[in-house]
Amino acid sequence: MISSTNKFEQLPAEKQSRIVNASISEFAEKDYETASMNTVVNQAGISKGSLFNYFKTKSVLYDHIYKLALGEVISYLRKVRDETVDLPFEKRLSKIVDSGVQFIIEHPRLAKIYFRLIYSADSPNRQKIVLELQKLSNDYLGEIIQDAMDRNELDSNLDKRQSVFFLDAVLNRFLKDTHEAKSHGDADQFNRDEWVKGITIFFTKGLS
Amino acid sequence: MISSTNKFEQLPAEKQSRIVNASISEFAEKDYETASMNTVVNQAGISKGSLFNYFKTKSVLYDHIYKLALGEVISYLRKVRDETVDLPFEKRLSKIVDSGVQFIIEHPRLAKIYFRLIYSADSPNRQKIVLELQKLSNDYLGEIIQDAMDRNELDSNLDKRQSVFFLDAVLNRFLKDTHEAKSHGDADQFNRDEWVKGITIFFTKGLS
DNA sequence: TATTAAATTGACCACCTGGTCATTAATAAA
DNA sequence: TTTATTAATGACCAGGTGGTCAATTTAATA
Repeated sequence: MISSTNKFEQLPAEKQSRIVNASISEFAEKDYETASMNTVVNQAGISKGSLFNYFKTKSVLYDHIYKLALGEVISYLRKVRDETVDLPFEKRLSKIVDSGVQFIIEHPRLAKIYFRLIYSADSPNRQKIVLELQKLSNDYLGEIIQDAMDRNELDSNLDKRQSVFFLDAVLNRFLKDTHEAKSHGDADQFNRDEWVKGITIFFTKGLS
Repeated sequence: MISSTNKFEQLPAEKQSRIVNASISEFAEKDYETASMNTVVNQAGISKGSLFNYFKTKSVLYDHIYKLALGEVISYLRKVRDETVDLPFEKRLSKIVDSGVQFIIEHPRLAKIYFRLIYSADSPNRQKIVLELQKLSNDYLGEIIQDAMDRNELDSNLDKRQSVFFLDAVLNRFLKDTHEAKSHGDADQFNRDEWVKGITIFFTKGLS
C-alpha cells in the first residue's frame, strides 16, 4: 500500500518546503473551509494540477499539515518534560509555561493552527483529533502530577482526572490568551514571572 | 438616524421568529464564513430579496443574532448572580455551574453560537466582541470574588485579576467540554455534583 | 372600485470554490 | 537522436456564494 503523500515526499526538498510553507500560512490564516487551494498554489508557485497530484484532496493536505504542527508541539512538550524530570512541581510548571510561550514566539503560525484545531469546530476528523489530543494531554500532565504526588508535593488523595483537567484548562487558556495578545500586537498583558508564580501558588494553595 | 434592523422589527412577530429561528440554526451549525444566506431564506420560507431588505448584509444579520445569543447568556448569568448574593462562595460557584449547564441544555443552539464566538476566529468584529466579553466576565466574576473576599471566604490579599482569570478559565472549559459532550451525544463524562465539589475544593484549597 | 404606495419575489450577476484532465514539457531509455 | 515515460500545467467544470433589482403581488388610500 502506497502512502498518499508518497509523490510529495519524493519531491526535491526545496519544492516541498515551498508547498508546506504556503499551506501553513493559509491554514494558519483561515479556517479549514475558508482556506483556499488556489491561494496555496499561487503562494507556492506551482500549478493547481500538481498540488492535487501530490495531495489528492484538500483534506489530505490539511491532514499532512496539522500532523506536522502537532508533531512540533509534541516534541516541544516531550523535551521540556524530559529536561525537568528532577525539578520540583513548581519549577516544572514554570518551565512548561515558559516553553509554551517560547513555542508561540518561535512558531506563531503552527501555534495558530494548533489553537484553531482545539478551539474551532470545522476541521475534518475534528472529533477524532480532539480525542487524541485529550489523551495526549492526559498522559502528559497526568505523568507530571503523578510525579509530584509521588514526591508528596501534591496531595496523594487527589482525583487525578480532575487535577489534570484543571491544569490543562488553565495552561491552555493562558497560552491561548498570550498567543492572541501577541498576534494582535497588544502590549504584553502578562508579566510572565508574575503569572507563573500566580499559577503555581494557585495550584498548590488555591485561593483561600 | 434609522436603525438598520428597523424594517425587520416592524415585521409581524411570527415572521420575525421564523427568520431568527432559521438564522440561529444556521449560525449554530456553521461558522460565519460558511453559513449560507440561501439556507436561511429557505428555512425561514421567505425570499432572498426580503432577507437582504431586512438585513442589509450577512454581517448585519450575524450581528443581530449574536447579540441576541449573548443577551440570553448575560441575563442568565445576572439571574443566578442576583439569586445567590447571600450564599457562601462555595454554594455560589456550584449554582453558577449548575445554571451554565442548564443553559446549555435549554438553549443548545445559542450555546453553540456563544462558544463559537469565544473560541473560533472568524466572526466579524471578533476582536471587539471578545474584549467586551472579557470585560463582562471580569466584572461578573470579579464581583463574586470580591464578595467572597469581603466575607473572608477567600484570601483578601489575592490578585483579583489572576483569580478571575483562573475562575474564568476553569468554568468556561468545563462548560465547553460539557457542551461538546452533549452535542456529540456522548455519555455524560461529568458527574456534575462530583465535579462541582471538585471545582470548589480546588479553588479554595488548591491541589496540595 | 381605481389608483397609488409599499412589500415581496426570484432570476440574475460576478466571483470564488475544490477538483479534473487533455495537452505540453521535461526526463529517461533505446 | 529518437522514442517512451513521467511530471507539470492551466483552461475548464459544476456548484456554491453574497448581493441586486426589475417585475409582481399585496395593502392602503381616494
